[in-house]
Amino acid sequence: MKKDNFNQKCLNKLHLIPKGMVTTYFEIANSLNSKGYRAVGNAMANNPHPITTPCHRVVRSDGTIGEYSYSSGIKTKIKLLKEEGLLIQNNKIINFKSKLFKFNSTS
DNA sequence: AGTCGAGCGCGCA
DNA sequence: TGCGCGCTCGACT
Repeated sequence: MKKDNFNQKCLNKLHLIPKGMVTTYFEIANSLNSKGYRAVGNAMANNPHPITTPCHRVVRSDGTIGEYSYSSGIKTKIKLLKEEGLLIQNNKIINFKSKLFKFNSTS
């Protein structure tokens, strides 16, 4: 299905994120040359492989965790991010800006 | 500074 | 066929 292009691209981008780093839906959507920020989040929610797809490394533009539908919810997402070396407090990433990973979009 | 609405792309009813 | 969603930004108040 070619319609998976967007969806697949979003997931593919996640694989580019190194461990200990995070990105935002905005960066992904922007990297895809699209304005479907919501579509990106939706792609994560409907990702075909939530395990192979580090969707937990994707957070909101404010550094907040946002939501998570995979395991126990945000709890697991935070835990995973913490395990990756990120500082999270009150469901929000502390050094988010320092760990924010950006894609090579015509830098 | 805070609140509201619009916009994207796919999935499901 | 139509609406909602793991969102974001811009504009108005």
